[in-house]
Amino acid sequence: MGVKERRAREKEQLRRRILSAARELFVTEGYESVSMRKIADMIEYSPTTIYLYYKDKADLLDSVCKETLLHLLNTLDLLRKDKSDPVETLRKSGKAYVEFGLKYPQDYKLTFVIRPQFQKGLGLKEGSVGERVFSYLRTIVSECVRQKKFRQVDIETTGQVLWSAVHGVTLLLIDFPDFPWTEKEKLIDMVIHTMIEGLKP
Amino acid sequence: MGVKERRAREKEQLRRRILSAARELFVTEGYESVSMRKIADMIEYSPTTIYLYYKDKADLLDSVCKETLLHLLNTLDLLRKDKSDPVETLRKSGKAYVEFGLKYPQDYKLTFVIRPQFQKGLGLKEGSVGERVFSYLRTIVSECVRQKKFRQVDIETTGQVLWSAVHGVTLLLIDFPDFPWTEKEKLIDMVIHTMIEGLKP
DNA sequence: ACGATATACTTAACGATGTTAAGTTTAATT
DNA sequence: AATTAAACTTAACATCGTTAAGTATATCGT
Repeated sequence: MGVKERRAREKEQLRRRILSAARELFVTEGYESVSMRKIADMIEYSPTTIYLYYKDKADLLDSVCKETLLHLLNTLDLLRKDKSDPVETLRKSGKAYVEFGLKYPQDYKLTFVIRPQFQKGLGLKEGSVGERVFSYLRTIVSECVRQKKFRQVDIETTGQVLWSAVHGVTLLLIDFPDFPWTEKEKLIDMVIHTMIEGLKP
Repeated sequence: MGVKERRAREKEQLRRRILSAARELFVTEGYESVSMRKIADMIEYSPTTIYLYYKDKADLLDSVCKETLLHLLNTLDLLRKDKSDPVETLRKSGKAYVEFGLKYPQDYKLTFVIRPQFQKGLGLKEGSVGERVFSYLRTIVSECVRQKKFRQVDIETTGQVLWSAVHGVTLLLIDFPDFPWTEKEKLIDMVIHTMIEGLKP
C-alpha cells in the first residue's frame, strides 16, 4: 500500500517547489510585484495549480515567513550554548538578530512588516515559532536579572524593549540604505551597548 | 490680468483635493489597496485627470509623506521651546515621536516603511523635511552632551541610535497590535528611559 | 485487463489594476 | 464670432488574483 504514500510524497515535493519559488521571487522582486503567474511560470505549472496547494497569495506569504522565523530561531539557538555570561549572550544575540535581518533583508521585511499588513491579528499564538523566538529572548533576560547583571526590571517589558531596539535599527538600515549612517557595525553595537548599559544596576 | 492667477489658484485647489483624497484613502485602506480610480471617484473626476497633477501613484505617495513629515516636525518643534533640561526635552520628544506614530499609524507606515519600498534612494537630501527632523534630534543630543548630562558620545551615531529605538517600538506596536504587550505607556517609557540611562556618564 | 472513479492539473473567464494615447469639451483670447 | 490653448474624458493595453468548469491521468474494484 505504498502508493498513497508515494503520492503524498510527490504532493509534498510540489508543495515545497511552489514555496521555494515563491520565496525566491518574493525576496528578489518584492511581495507585491510577484504574481501567481510568475510563480507558476517558474515551476512550469499553470497558475491555478498553486491554489490546490495554498489557499491564496497571503497563505503563500505566511508559509514563507514561518520558514524564515524557524531559520532565525535556529541561528539564535546556536548562541545559547555558551552559558557563562548571559549579558554577553544577549549582546551576541542582538547582533545576530540584526545581522540576520541585514543578510536576508527582504525575508525580514516580509516577516516583520509585510505579513502583519496582510494578515491582521497574528498575536504570536501559543507555541508558534514567533512565540518561541521571543521566549528565547525572555530566557536570556531572565538569566541576566537572576545573576544581578541587570537591575530588578520587569522581564516581559524588558524583552519587548530589547526587541524594539534591534527591530528598529534593522529596519532603518534596510529601508534607508542611502541615509548617511555612521558605520553600520558601530551603529548596531552602540544600539545594543546602550540598551545593556541602561539595564545594568 | 487676474485670470491667469485665478486659474492657477483653481489648479492648486484641485491639486490639494486630489492629495487629501489620496491621503484619506491611503490611510484608511492602505496604499496597495487604493486605486487611482477610487481616488478619482472620490473627487468626482476621471482617473486620468490625476495624472495631470501627479506623475504617478508613487508621486502621490511622496507628496502625502512629505506632508506627514512636516506635521511630525511641527509636533516636535513645539517641545523645543522649553530649554531648561535637554534630557527632559529628549524624553518628551521621544514620547511625542512614538505617540505621533500611534496616532497616525498608517501615515507613519506610509512614510517610514512603504515609501522607501517604492522610492528607492531617498537618503534624506540636504534641506529635506526628513533631514530637518533628524537635525532636530541632533541638536538635542548635542545639548545633552554639552551639558555633560550624557557621556562623551558621538552625536551623529547617538542620534541614529535613539531614532532606532523609537522607530522600533513604534512599528512593533503598530504592526503587532495583538501581541501581548505589557502596557503600552510603560513599554514606550521604558524604551526611552533605558536609552537615556545607557547614555548617561 | 477493462470500465469506473477519484486525483491532478489546465483553460477560459471575471472584474479590477496602473498607465498611455487620442479625442472632446470648456474657457480665454483675438 | 472664430481661433487657440487649457482642462478633462474615453477607450484601450497588458497584467493582476481568483473562481468555475472542463480535461487528462492514474489508481481502484472486479
